[in-house]
This record gives sequence, C-alpha cells and structure tokens, in this order.
Amino acid sequence: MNTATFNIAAVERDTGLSKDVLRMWERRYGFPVPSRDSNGERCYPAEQVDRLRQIKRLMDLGHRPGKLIATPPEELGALTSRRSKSVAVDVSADDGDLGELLALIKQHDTAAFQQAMQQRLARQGLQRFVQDTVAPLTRQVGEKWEDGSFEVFEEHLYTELTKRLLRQAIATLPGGPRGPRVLLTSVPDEQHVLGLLMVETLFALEGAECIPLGTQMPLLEIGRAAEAHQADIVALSFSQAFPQRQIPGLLQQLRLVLPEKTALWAGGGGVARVTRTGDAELITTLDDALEALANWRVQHA
Amino acid sequence: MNTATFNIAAVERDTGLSKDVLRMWERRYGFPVPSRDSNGERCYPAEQVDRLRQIKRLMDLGHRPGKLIATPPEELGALTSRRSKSVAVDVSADDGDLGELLALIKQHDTAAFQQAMQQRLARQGLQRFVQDTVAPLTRQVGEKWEDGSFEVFEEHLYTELTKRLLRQAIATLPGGPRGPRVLLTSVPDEQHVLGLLMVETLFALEGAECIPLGTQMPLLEIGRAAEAHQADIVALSFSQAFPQRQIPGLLQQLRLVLPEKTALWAGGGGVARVTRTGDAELITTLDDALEALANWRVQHA
DNA sequence: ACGTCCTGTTTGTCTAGGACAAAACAAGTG
DNA sequence: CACTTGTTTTGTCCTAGACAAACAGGACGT
Repeated sequence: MNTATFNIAAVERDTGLSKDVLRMWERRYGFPVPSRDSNGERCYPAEQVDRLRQIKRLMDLGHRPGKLIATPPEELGALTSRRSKSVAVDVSADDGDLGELLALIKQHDTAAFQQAMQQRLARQGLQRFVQDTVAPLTRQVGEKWEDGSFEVFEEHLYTELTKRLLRQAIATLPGGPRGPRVLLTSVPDEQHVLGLLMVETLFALEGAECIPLGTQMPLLEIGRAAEAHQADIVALSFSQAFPQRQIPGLLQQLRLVLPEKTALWAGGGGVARVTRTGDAELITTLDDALEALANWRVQHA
Repeated sequence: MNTATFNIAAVERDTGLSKDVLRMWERRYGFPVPSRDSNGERCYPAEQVDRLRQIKRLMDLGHRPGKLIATPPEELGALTSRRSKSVAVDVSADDGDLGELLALIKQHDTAAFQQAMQQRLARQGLQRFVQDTVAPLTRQVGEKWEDGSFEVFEEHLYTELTKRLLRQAIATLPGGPRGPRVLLTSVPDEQHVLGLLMVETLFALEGAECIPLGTQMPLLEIGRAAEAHQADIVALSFSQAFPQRQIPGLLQQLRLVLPEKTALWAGGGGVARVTRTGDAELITTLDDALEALANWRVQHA
C-alpha cells in the first residue's frame, strides 16, 4: 500500500489541482516536493497526495493556499470550517434527529439509512422533507467531510443514496405541465447534482415542467437544448468546489448562446460569493428558488 | 450567438481535449488556429470548437487525429462508426421496436418515452429489460450521437431518464445480502454511470449486496471504502471515451491500495481494447459480468 | 494465409521558466 | 466607518524542447 506513487496526471485527477498549480506550488512554496523517476518526471507519494487533498478541501472553504502550505500538516484539521460555523449555529436546534441519520451513514448501514429516510419522507411530506431534512443533512455531511470526520467515500455514499431517494420521489409526481418549462443541468467540470435534484423536486411539486439533463453539458449544447425544448428557464447549479473565478465568464458566455427569451438562473453554494453579473439571476437558497418561480409566474401570467 | 469566443480553458472543458493537446495540434497540424486577444492568448471561435468536438468524438471510436484533421470538415460526418457497423449488424434484427424509443427521444417527448420504457419493463421483466432493451438502446444512442443524428443534449436526456428508471427498479428489489458484497464506482474523470447501473441491476437481481458509490472516486478513497465496507469485489466502469492509455496504470495503482482479498473487476466499453494487465479481471459484456459473479460464488462456496 | 518480430512514425504528455492579470489584502484618507 | 489606492498573492497562459508509448507497415518464418 505504501509502495504506490502517483505521477502528476494522477495527482491532478485525484486532487482536482491542475498540473500548472502543482508545479507552481513546488516552485514557489517548496511543497509538494515529489521525487523523480528515471525520466526526470515527478513521483508523488500517497502521503503528499492526501495532504494536497486536505489543502484543496480547505481552499474550497475560502482559506488561502499560502497559509495552508505554511501550516504544519498536523494542525490542518483544526482549521476546519470557520465559515460554516456561523451557519451551523442557527440550525443546531433541530440537529438532534439528523444526528441519527449521520450516524447510520458513518456505520455504513445503507439499509437502515434508506429506511430511516423513507420514514422521514412519509412523515414530513416531500416539500418539508427536502427543505428540512435533505438540505440541512447535505450541509452537515459537507461539514463533517470538511473537518475530516467523514471520509470522501462516505459522502459519496450519502449522495448516491439520497439522489436515488429524490429521483424516486420525483418519479411518483404527476407530470404537471402547468408552470414554466425548466431545463436543469450543470456546466462541464461541475458534477454535483444533489442541489439540482432538490430544486427539481420543489419545482415539480409546484407543477413546473422539469427537463433534467444531468450534469456537465457543454455550453453550446445547453443553448441547443434550450432552443429545442423551448425552455423558459435554464437552471444551473454550481457547488462550493467550483472555481469561483470562472463563474461570471461562464454565465456571460452562456447568455450569448441562449435564446433571448430564455431566463438564466444560477444557484448553489458556488454562487453565494459571486456578485458582479448582469447575465443571470443568482439564487442562493431553496426559498429563493421558489420565490423566483413565483415571480416568473406573476410576470408571465 | 456568433460573437462568443472561447479561451483555451473553455475549449478544454467543452471538448475534453487538454490544453497541451490543443497547443500541440496547432504547432504540428496547423489546426485549430485561434485568433489572439490583446494579451496574446488564444481565442477559439465557436465553429472550431464544434469541429474539435466532432474530431474528439471520432477519436474515441478509434480514428487517428492526424487523418481527421487532414479531412475536410464536410467529410467528417461520413467517417462515422466503421467500428460500430460490425456490431450493429447482428442486433439489427430486433431493432424495430427500439426505433420507436429512439424517435421519442428525438422528439424530446420525455413523458411518452418514460411511459414506453415502463411498459417494456413490465412486459420483459427486469433482467431481460436490461439486457435486451437498455443495453442495445444505449449502444444505439451512442451510435446516433457519433454519426451526428443525435445531439449531445439528447444523449444526456436519454441517459438521465434511463438512469432514473433503473434506480427506481433497483430500489424495489428486496435487499438480498446472500451473494458477495460488491462496491460499484468509477475513477475520477470517468463520469458515465449507466453501465455501472446495468451491472448493479443484474447483480442485485442475483441477490448480491451492492454498494453504489457514484462516480469519480479518488483511488485512495476507493481503497478506504473497500476496507470499511469489507467489500469482496470492487467493480469499476470505463467508458469508450476514457483515455485508454491510462487504464492499465490506474488498475495497477488501484490494485496496490486494495486489500489483497478484494477482487478488482473492470468493465465497460473502455476496457474492450485493453489487454495487458494482470491486476484486474476485465469484463466486456453484461453476460461476462454475470458469469464472473457465478464463478466467484463457486470459488467461495 | 496467418502470426510475430522489428522499425519508423505518430501522438500525447512531461519539463522548464517567464509573463501577466485578476483577486485578496493592507493601509491610508475622507 | 466607507472608500480608494497600492501591494502581495495566486492562478493561468505562453513558448519550445524532449521523450516514451502506441500504432502501422513491412519482413520474416511457420
């Protein structure tokens, strides 16, 4: 297990840090310092890859690489989620129940977790289930992952099981094409779909006609799809991990390829810190999304 | 719509061709030839991006870039799927029915498509539905996309709707933990999940305990997950589009981080052309997968 | 005719260091 | 406290060269 080393492409794949960045950090900060193989190419030990992933995780939370790299590895865990704290406080009241669910994931008991979620769904009804269970639970899983008490694969497991649950719930809804036609997708490099599914659930409940295209659609294709489906709204999702700097440019470019009458909505944790854009409507919470939908209906009545 | 130009990062995102490759092609073949902005950075017009995507698509089928770039753009469409033809012939007999389904996707009639699929599922039963409907239909959609008669977003729509259907079907199965514990996932950069879902369906029908982790798991995390879940088998999926050259190295690395007693199975269109590897069992068809499962049970009885 | 070995060509990826612009921060001023 | 200005940090892009792995095609032997 310790004998494996990673070449620079493997590190890029596994950490999400580009080759350029990896080389630049080595030049500037002196970390990471991979050994070299017989061709002079970089060989990263597994230990450095892990530390790089931890650093990347903290960067997505708003920390800066210079400081993180200067920090000794042991102290990295302590830096966790200063930004999340403020948010976490105001929901801590009803965390009692969610704790159970988190524990089931942590124990890798998939069957019990699914059953518990189904029960909650039956008890709360779909809308409250999404807003009061799935949304906060997802945030908590994210936080647990940030502070290291959840492994990546545990987050993946949670995501996968919850995705299934929501899709199943959506499938049972009567297709009510009374509201706007909403095309839901994400841009390339953005693979997180849970937020999109939550929105889809709420919109479907409201009777909107949702067209789910999955994730990672090239921009030109989004334009074509919007035209072909006569979409009233294109809803995109950006996660916290998505490179912030690219978002305004992306929205601007997308606006250019969309039909003029099609509205462009961007939501998710990634847009919370984005301000400057006249190209799209920014939506940061699920309530915002519902409000935006209601507004749209008023304006197109 | 014509005014938009793409910088090199956007082209990489939208085509899947790395920046290195884009610059190399420009140097060697004289295509693409982007204009430059005031900083000397490359600006690709949308037209070249489209041609690049078409070239990438044909490369995934086994064509070579040198020839493709030399071919005038108008003739590119004609090169479509020589490799697929041989396969397509022997299923053309029962294509009659599938044509209907394809037509519904092409018309973007999601409701009718879902209903037609549900009917087929009810009529055929889950196992035959997967093997005789979903698998060939997925291949056909891929071919339609390759020869340009399906847009990317139409393929995405098909994929998304079918994923939902399969997941829904899996959810209704009784969790029968009698067989091996199988961990299903894919490596980073591999986002296609439909094949994995088909296998999961068949395995679940056979009573195996499936643990779906979604796609894009870093290698070290796959190892941790296998250990935590005490997985008997780790099943990976590689699509045709996945860079072939990376697969053997990936499997070798993964083998090193997996517990010794855990079997490693790799399947999907991407492994069909891979031979040299003693690290994993290669599985190219759904029948192979079922056979491998039966074998495993014999050996561990 | 078919497989196998060899050789040249094609192709992708790596390396190095330099340059610059946008974002984040710090410091001073109204 | 709000604003503007300068400075530092940081990521991305650039060129150009080198090399190894994969492929194609020919020569050879069975």
